[in-house]
Amino acid sequence: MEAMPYTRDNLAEKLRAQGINPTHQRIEIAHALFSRCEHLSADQIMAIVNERHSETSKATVYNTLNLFLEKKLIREVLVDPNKVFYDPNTSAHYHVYDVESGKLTDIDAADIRISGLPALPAGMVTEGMDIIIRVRPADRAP
Amino acid sequence: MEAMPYTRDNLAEKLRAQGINPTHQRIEIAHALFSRCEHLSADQIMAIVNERHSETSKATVYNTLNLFLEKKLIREVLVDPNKVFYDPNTSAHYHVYDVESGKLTDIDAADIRISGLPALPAGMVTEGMDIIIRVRPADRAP
DNA sequence: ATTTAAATTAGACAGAGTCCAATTCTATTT
DNA sequence: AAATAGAATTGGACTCTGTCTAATTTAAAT
Repeated sequence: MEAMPYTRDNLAEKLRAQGINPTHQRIEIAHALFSRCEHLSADQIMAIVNERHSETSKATVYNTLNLFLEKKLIREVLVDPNKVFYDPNTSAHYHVYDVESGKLTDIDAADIRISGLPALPAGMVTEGMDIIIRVRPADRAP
Repeated sequence: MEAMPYTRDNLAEKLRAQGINPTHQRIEIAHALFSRCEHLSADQIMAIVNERHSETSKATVYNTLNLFLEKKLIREVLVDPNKVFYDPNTSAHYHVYDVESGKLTDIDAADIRISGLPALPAGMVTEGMDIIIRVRPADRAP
């Protein structure tokens, strides 16, 4: 895979490749996520996109994130019961979550081996697997 | 470990063992979870506890669930962005989540081996690990 | 230019969960 | 048994995340 800078033009292309009409707002939202390559919540994304002056509504932020999810451009990460994080990294990977600071980091799935998983129920297929390792600073009382 | 029926008396003892004052409401909430041994959401628990006539308030349900969590009597399961499930099974285990039906089932962790995990950042300790395998019926379009 | 469909919007709404001040319960002391 | 003190419970207001709707704007296609 080639390293490609996330210019707005490249992002428009990326959206078109998934059959998404690359509107102004969608490109800005994609840019917020992909250029940072971080895990962001919906309200963080909205704040970034509207930094200068308000241009994108809450409804559009949610519409767009859900659209990106459907088209598998991004992933949802559920680590905090209060809010969903959106993850622009769709390659196979897992997460380490610092429960003290809320910091979320990726672990590449490439060298992880899991054995002993039971067979799936008949007629079921795997859609994905999430692994979250919850950690905390050793000196802090649990 | 001995199989012990979840009578209200046994549950009161179980709560006391964790330093929890076993009030009426707490015992009923514990009973809802442990006797069923299912994954329930807060509103399901509230409905069960108040089946006959309302006796336990929403505030108490949440207070109690958070208390049980702190004392590690139960676990939180985050599979659905809309609601938290509470899991009375605290032995090591993971989850299979049917994204079509919402059904959540346990996998015993005993025979699962995971290798290749990176070392934790210095000064960090693991608090827990969640594994969620998302599945769907093979015949349904993704 | 006109038409049509798609996208965006503000703001009302819904549901999960928290907070708070007032009340009730429970345990302990007398 | 009565008095007291601390803990637990309560209703209801509140916050926050996310959805819905009807109206408007934008963009694309003829």
